[in-house]
Amino acid sequence: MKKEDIIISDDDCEVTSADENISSLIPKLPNDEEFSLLAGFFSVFSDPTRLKIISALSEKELCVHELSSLLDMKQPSVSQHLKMLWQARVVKKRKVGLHVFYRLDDEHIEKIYTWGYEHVKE
Amino acid sequence: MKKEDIIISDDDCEVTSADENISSLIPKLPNDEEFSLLAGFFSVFSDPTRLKIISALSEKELCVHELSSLLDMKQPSVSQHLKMLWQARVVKKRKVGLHVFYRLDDEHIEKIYTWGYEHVKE
DNA sequence: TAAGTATATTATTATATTATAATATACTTA
DNA sequence: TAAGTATATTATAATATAATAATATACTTA
Repeated sequence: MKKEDIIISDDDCEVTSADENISSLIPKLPNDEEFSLLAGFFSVFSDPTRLKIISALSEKELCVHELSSLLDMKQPSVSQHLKMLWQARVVKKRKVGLHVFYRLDDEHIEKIYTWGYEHVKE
Repeated sequence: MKKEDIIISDDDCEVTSADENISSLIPKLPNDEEFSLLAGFFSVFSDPTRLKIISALSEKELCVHELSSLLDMKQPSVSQHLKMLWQARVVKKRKVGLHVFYRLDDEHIEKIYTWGYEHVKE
């Protein structure tokens, strides 16, 4: 046991090596690929424009044109964000004539959004 | 009512203007500053390294040195991520001698993480 | 008080993300 | 089939983010 691995003990921790302490942890964690996938999923929530889309869609189904108008952004930008949201299965879409209407994929999405919002508002 | 605002009707939607349809929505949405804050909060979850930290801390409290060892990353990188996590109130910290131990801030954090994980695993 | 250790900060470089403009596609209808 | 409209894609420039190296800080103890 190397000297630099010693951890000062306190009420909760015994003197042990850092390597020993974390080695038991490693098998409990997801693998690197899963962390990357999950990071990609949350990155969809990490942009104000996409959150505004999510927030709006939590109220009602909307088409690209309406979202573009609501966000006051060019349509290609909105489509790009919607593509990300759709690929991450955050939104579903359906075509009606020339229009594509988007809505939230499931109630988990709204809960993640809402809890994040509550956390930030505290 | 401008011609380009007409929406083709279907089972769920009446013919109306896009502006009319979204104007009722606007007062229900958070303001731009709140969306930016929320985006900042979720951006903390949008990196595999930070998710691994969150995942590990959901199992047990760990110090910087242990996290650095677990992640196989330089200590300054880990500190930088921990700073982000702490500023977003995702983790709490406490000092014990020379060590700073980190743990998740509250159970909301773990739920947001877990729901994201479940969504991605589907 | 000087040396050692754990953690934090800063500067730099490489990479990723965003908004826009230009263009393409798909569909509708005259 | 040609024109018009809604949406999608691509290229580009500006900005943001991440990992590392170098350095600084805070604390402990000899």
